[in-house]
Amino acid sequence: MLKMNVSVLPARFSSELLNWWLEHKRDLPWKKSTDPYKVWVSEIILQQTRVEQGKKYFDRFLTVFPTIDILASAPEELLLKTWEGLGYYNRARNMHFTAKYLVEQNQGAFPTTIQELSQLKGIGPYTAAAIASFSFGLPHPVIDGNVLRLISRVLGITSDIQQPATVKEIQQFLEKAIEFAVPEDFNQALMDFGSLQCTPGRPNCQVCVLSEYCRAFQEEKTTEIPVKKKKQPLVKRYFHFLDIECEDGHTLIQQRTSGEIWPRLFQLPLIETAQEYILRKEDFDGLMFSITGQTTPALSTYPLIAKSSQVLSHQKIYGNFYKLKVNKLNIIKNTDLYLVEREKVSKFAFPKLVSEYIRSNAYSNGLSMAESGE
DNA sequence: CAGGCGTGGGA
DNA sequence: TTCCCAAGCCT
Repeated sequence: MLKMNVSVLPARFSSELLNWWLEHKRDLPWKKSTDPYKVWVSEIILQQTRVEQGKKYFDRFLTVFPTIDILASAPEELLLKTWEGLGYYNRARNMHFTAKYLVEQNQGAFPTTIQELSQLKGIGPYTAAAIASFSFGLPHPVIDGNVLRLISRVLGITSDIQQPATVKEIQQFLEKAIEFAVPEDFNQALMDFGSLQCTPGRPNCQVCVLSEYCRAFQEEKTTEIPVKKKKQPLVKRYFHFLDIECEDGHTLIQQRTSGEIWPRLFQLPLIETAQEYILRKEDFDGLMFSITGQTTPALSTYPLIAKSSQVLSHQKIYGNFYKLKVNKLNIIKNTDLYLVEREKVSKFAFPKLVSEYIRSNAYSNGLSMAESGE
């Protein structure tokens, strides 16, 4: 097969892309408004998140926090509860910080240049370009995973797309191309094309309007581009959660620290072990709370009532849940532990691993794994 | 700046 | 099962 030395011009790329988009553009909930608050909310939610999952959270978020003022004055607890299950929880905390900052410093208004937008916490190059174009019509190209894949294929870029120099090369091409179109249309077209046509797995290049100009297609490198470094194997961690049922209807929950997975989310009191291991009596010594008048189980045995696991982006968590029934519960030091009514536990935000357990029969009825059929 | 940060879906 | 990766950002 004759290999052509193709090189698509920015103007031609822009023209073909927009023609395709007029017939294929997606109709998504957050496209109905150019209000920077709503654009911001949608873009933060959609960071590393699939469109289908993001839709639910977008509606929920705007129902609970319809304006930036309401968001700014909301308790963090409510924000995290609204975010529960979406992951990457620092996104929510950064939004809270930025909402408070803008309300206090700028009457709740967003700045209107990409430079100022980029300085806000939680807003990086992608989100700044998205708000600048979708809300203010400014010609800044968005560069996300879709766009990196699309452009690296079109230009036949074989260097690692995670390298800043590679991103810069792609950005320079896009900054020329966006000049030939309406910026917000160009950006939306880029992402729609990347998501619908120039897919990661096996793109259908037979129907692609860019294939004539696409270097990866012409050189039969579609499956090799984009080039990306393989990720490290997951670190395994073993978490032991204590489900403490006190006779007076209280239980203990614990707030996680920042700078770790699930920052500031809640969990059942946790003991972590370095290896796979079943907790014994000695393992409870030195805890920051005391369990007195323990009835069942006997002190020598602590029954494992449920097991589960969850894969995170860099770790695999093995969760073991232990049921302890006690007469009385005291917190003996001022710690990250909270004594709460068992029925109000669901008001707090938990990682999926824990919230699943709390919704299960093991938590509500004390049924063991065998009894609950898991 | 390389590594850390969730969850869900598809191949 | 295992792997990839999805509208990224922070440190």
